[in-house]
Amino acid sequence: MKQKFRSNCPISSALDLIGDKWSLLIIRDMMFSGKKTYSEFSNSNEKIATNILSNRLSMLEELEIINKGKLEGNKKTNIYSLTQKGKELLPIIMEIAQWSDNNLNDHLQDGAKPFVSKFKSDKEEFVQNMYTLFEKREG
Amino acid sequence: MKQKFRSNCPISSALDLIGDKWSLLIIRDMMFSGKKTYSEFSNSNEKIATNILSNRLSMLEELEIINKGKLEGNKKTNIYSLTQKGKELLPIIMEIAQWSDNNLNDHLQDGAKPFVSKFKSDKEEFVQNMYTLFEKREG
DNA sequence: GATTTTTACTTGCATTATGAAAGTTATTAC
DNA sequence: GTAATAACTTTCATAATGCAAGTAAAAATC
Repeated sequence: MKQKFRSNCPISSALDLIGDKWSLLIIRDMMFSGKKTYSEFSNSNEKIATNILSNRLSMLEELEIINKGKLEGNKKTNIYSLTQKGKELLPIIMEIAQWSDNNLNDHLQDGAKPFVSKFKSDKEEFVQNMYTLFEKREG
Repeated sequence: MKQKFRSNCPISSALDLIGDKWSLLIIRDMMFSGKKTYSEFSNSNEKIATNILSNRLSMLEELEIINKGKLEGNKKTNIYSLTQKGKELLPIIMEIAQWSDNNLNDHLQDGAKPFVSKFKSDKEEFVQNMYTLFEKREG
C-alpha cells in the first residue's frame, strides 16, 4: 500500500485515495444498482476499461473500502461488497448528486430528480434507509 | 468548453468536471483559508505545479465555479472568487472531510477534528455559517 | 528613472495514468 | 469434450500530470 499522501489535510487525503474519475462510480454502482461482480461493473454506462476496473477493484480492496469474496459452490465469480468505510461514502456521493441536480441542469436529464429530492428533504432519513437496504442485500 | 460527459448520470457528470486531484483543493483554500490570488494558491501545502494551477483556474472559471476579477488600482493581481455554484461545493467538501475524520485515523492528525465536529453536530448550521462568512469576505 | 521584485503565467520535456483492443486462464454450462 | 463465461493481463497509443526553467507586465525599491 504505497500511500503517498500529499499532505495530512483530510480533504486532500481522501482525494489521494478516491479522487479519480472511476472509484466513486464503482461505489455508486454497488450502492444504487446492487452490482457486485466484475462483469456487472464492466457493463456500466460509462464503459470503464477492463484494466482500469481491475486496478480500481484491487485498490479499493487494499484500502478496505470493499471486500472481495466468493459464493459457496462457485469458484469463478468474485463477489465484491462494501465495507463500513465504503458505505460511509454514501453522503459524499449524495451531496455530489445534489450539487449536479442544482447546477448542471443544462446537461442532466430529469431521471434522477425524485431520487435526489428525497435526499434533499431529509438527508438523515435517506441515508439511514440506504444503510438498511445495504444490510438487506447482505442477507 | 469541450464537455465530454461520459454519461448523463449526475455523479459521473460532476466527476467529469471536478473529479480530479486538484480542483477541490483550490476550492478548499478559497473556502477555509480565504485565498483568492494565484500566488496564494501556489503556496498550498500540497505544492500544486504552476501549469496545473493555471489550467485548473481557467477550467473552474469556464465552468462558472469561480470568477476572475481585479481590484481597482491594481492591474496586476487577479482576484478569484466563488460563484454560487462554487459555494455549493461546500457540503461535498465537508462530507469528504467527515469521511476522512471517521476512516483515516491512522493517517490524519487531530488538527481538523474540532472543525469537522461542528459539521457533524449540526450540518445545516455549519453550512449556513460558512455561507455567511463567504458573504462577509465579499464585503 | 533604472533596477529589482512580485504576480501571473507559459513552455518544454520526462513521467505517470488512462483508454482501446486483443489475449490468457480457470471455471462452468452444454 | 467443446463452448461460453468471468476475471483478469498485456500491449501499445494517447492524454494528464509533474518538474524546472523561462517570460512579460506591473509594482516596489533605490
